Order: sequence, then C-alpha cells, then structure tokens
Amino acid sequence: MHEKERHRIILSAVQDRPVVTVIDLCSLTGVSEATIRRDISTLHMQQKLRRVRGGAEAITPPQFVGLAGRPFAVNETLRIAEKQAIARAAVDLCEDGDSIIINGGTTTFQMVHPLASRRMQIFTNSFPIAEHLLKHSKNTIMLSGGAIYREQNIILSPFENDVTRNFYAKRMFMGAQGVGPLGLMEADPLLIQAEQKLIGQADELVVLVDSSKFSQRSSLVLCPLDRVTTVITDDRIPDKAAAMLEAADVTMIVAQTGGAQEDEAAS
Amino acid sequence: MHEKERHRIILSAVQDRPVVTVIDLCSLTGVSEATIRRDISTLHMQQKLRRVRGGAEAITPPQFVGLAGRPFAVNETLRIAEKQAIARAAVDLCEDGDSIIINGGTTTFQMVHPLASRRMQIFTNSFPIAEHLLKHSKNTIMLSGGAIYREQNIILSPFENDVTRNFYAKRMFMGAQGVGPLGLMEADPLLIQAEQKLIGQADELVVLVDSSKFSQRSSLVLCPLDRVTTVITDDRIPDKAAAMLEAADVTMIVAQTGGAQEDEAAS
DNA sequence: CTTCTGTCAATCAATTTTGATCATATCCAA
DNA sequence: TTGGATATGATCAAAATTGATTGACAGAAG
Repeated sequence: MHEKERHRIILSAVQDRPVVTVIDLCSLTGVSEATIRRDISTLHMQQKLRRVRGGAEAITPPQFVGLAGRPFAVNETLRIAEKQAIARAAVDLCEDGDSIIINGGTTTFQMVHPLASRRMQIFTNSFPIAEHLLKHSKNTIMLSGGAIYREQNIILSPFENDVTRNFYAKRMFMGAQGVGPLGLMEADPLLIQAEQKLIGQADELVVLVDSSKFSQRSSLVLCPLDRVTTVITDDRIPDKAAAMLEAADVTMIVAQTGGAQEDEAAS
Repeated sequence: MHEKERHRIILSAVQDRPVVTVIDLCSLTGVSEATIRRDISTLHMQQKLRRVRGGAEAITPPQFVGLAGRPFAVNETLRIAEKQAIARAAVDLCEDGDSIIINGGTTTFQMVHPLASRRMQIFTNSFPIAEHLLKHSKNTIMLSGGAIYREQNIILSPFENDVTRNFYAKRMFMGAQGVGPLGLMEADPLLIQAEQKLIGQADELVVLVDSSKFSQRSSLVLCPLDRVTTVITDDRIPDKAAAMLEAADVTMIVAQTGGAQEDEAAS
C-alpha cells in the first residue's frame, strides 16, 4: 500500500463521517497506528483535513448556514441596499391572495422582509426563504421536494414528476448572475437546473438584478430575454442595458435606492 | 464517543431548548458529568454557547417567533427523558452511510441530537427536523415537497407523484399517538395521510413510542401491527403491551431512561 | 436554624493518545 | 548486487482525556 493510496483512503473516509479515529483508519488501510498518525500529520500540514485528538475530521468549509442562522453569509451583505429596494419593488407588484413562485437567491431572499406582512401563497425551492417566511409571516408556504444543497441553499429533485409540476402561479421571481443580449446567465449548473424547473410554472417571469449584473457575463445561458416579462433593477442601470431591455420588449422597473420611497412603507 | 462528537451533540441540544441541563447531556452522550462540564467550559470559551448554572443555553436568546417558531411548543417538554432515550436507541440502530426516512413528530424530532454526529442520508417530511439537521449536522438531507402545515409541522403534498415515491430506504422511523391490538393509531387525519405516504418506501418500519402510548386510544387506525418491524419504547411498558407485541412478532427494544446504560453499542 | 439537594471546582487514578526513538524492510540508483 | 535513502512497525515515556471522589457553596425544604 503506497502512501498516496493511504492518503486517498483517509481523505475519503474523512468525507464520509464527521470524525474518523486512528483505529478506524488502521483497519481500513491495514497499516499501523504510527503510520496513520504520520499520514494525518502530513495531511494536516497540507490543510487537507484537520487533526483532532484520536483521529481526524474534515476541514469545514466556512459554515454557510451554521452560525447566526444567516444564510448566504458571504453574499448577503453585498449591495444590500440595492437588493432590498429591488426586492421591495418586486413585492409591491403583488397583492394579498396572489400565488407566486420565488426562486432561491440572495436578491430574492430580501423579499422575505416586505412579505412578512402579507398573506399570499408562496412556492419556493429555497430553504432559507421558506424558513424565514414560516417563522415571520402568515403566508401559505409550499416547498419543492428533493435534496437540500447546502452551498446553494436550494432544494432540488433530480426527478421530473415532482410537486413542482403541480403548482402554477401568476408570477415567478428570480435572480440571475448576469443579464446580456443572449438572455439570463448563471454560473452554477445546479442553479440552472433548479431555475429551469420552475420557469414555465408561471405566466410572468420577473427578474431581480441589481445594476452590476448587466456587466456580468457567465458561461451558462439560462433562458432568452423574450421569456422575461419584467426586470427590476436599481437606478444605476447603464443606458445601454436599458435600451437592450426595451428592444427585447421587457418591462423595466427601476427601484429607487435612496430614501424617497421609504416613508410609505406598507404595514 | 469523541470530543468532537460530544460538542456537536451539545450544540445541537442547546439549540433545541432554552436550557439544557448537565444531566440531560449526560444521558444524551453517555459520558460523565465532569466531562460534560469540561465540554461546556470549552464551548463557552469558544463563544459557541453560554454557560449557566446547571447546564448551558444558546448564545442567541431563544427566538420568540410566535407559535410556529419553537417546534411543537406544547408537546416538546413532555416525557422528554423517555423520548430522548428512545430516540437514541433508534439512532443506535443506524450506521454512517445508511439511508433512512424520518416521519415528523415530537419523539422522532429527538433523533436529531444523536444524529448530529452522524453522516447519513435522511429523508423527512418534517420541516423542523430538516432545519435542525441542516444547521447542526453534516448529514445529507432530503425533503418531501408540498405545503407546510404549521400546526403539525409537516410538509404534505396532495399529489401522488411527488419525490417521495422516488426515495427508498432501509428503515423508516415514526411515532404514533397510540399502539393497540388493532395497530398504530393517530388522531390527526393529516398525519395519517403523511405517514401512509411514507410507509411502503422502506423495508423496516420502526415505531418510537413511550410507554404511555400503549394506554392511548385514538379514532384512526394507521396500519396493522404486522407491518411494524420494531417498536422502541421505555422501561415502563406494561407487561400486557409487551405480550401483545410479542404475539404480533414485533421486535421490541426497551430504552433505559436512567443515566447508567449501554454505551458500547456503537460500531 | 438545620438539613437536604443540586451544582461546581479541584484532585487523583486509570486509560488513551501522542511523540520519539530505534530496528527492520523496501525501494532506487549506480 | 551494493549502498544509501526512505518508509514502516514496534516500543516506551510523556501528555492529554476521562471518570470518580471529595469538599465547598447556594438555595430549597422542613
């Protein structure tokens, strides 16, 4: 058994379980404890795992959901003011009693705050959105089934015939990584899959993107612009992008980031 | 039981209720009070929780988020010791890597603490169980789709062809309102519907019921006894009930409520 | 006021884990 | 094949963890 082989086995075992003991790894590899300890030391130096008393544990990627219950810890605070203004404009499109679909994302997540005082029927594939609305609102919440992907914070089923197909709404709200002449773009294939599953279950497609997204380009095209009914963005949208949207016959709503809007806050 | 595992379980338990006593954590982990106190001290230094007299509390004050916030607010504290012992025995049946189904309920919810240090595939229709495991464990979580019923805390889809049909597991764990000669009984038709949807997706059916459930009678029969593989209960089970289970060829596991119990069961 | 109970810190013994050392085995190149 | 370098296994002392015991202390009960 070569060193590389053992290291692969150790790393594999560490991924399988929260903690692996030296003894476990001994019986797994058939070598002595001393060797396993040396291997763990080496891998610890290489940051491939963390060494703990009695064995090793997987290096924990920065806990996204763990700490204060704040999902999307990294992205959450980026352009927060714009996202909140955009999300508020999105909720303003709705009335109590409406059925809507909300696709998971950091921008759409901001819709939960204005939605807290509403009573609507909300279908989502986002666990944090469902969680928040469940705790802080009286909306009816419907959830798509499937596996929970921790990194993306969405629920996705690999099957075609799930409950998603049985829910139909007037509007669907979603974000995007970028918006260009080719349409909506996304970086993560998993998100593409989740979004394409929901598109088609609603009449109108409302896209929430802050103005920086018009200069973003990603590798994967989600859907063409003419499928989009409305784009909500902030007031720093480039003229060229506005023209592009107009040419594609997309309704554009510009949310004012400034304070002009906040005294008529709905209760 | 290694230090990391204990810490996971302690943090998991602390999130569950406003305060956890040292004794609780002893029976939950199977180690001595001294060790638990040392662990609490360590976690207190790490700001992972706050240390209080008699035990520990979460660093974030218990969120008072209305009725639906704390799962099962009323039932939660009833017979908590029995439920925890039963739930622990249930998790002891499983090994890392297993696929299981957990039906929502107050007893099955207690499985989340011993599950915190596991790495398994878990399918559930309970939002609180999914939420807790997502935040405090590394298990793979799969969720059934549908509407979230706030009172029962479960997710239920009225459709036949949802993702539930695509998940199959070795074992399914569930609670019940009562157990009698006719079989498992439940009071809420909604719960019946949810449970019947999951029964059949697993080989073995493991029922978690504290001993008081053998004198309960409810109006609705969920399934006959011969569908049940195993019943886990506590040591106050009446002889008559034990005989009934034996007659029905049901394996019975009696979880010891007291602190001194088997801890060599693992692996 | 006394007693009792539960909690906690300190201490000690037992066990486990670790680090270091050394002898042996294996591999690679000359 | 030989020589040297490296990897492995075994052994043992040091260090860390754990469980049990003890006494101190605070609050409840009598």
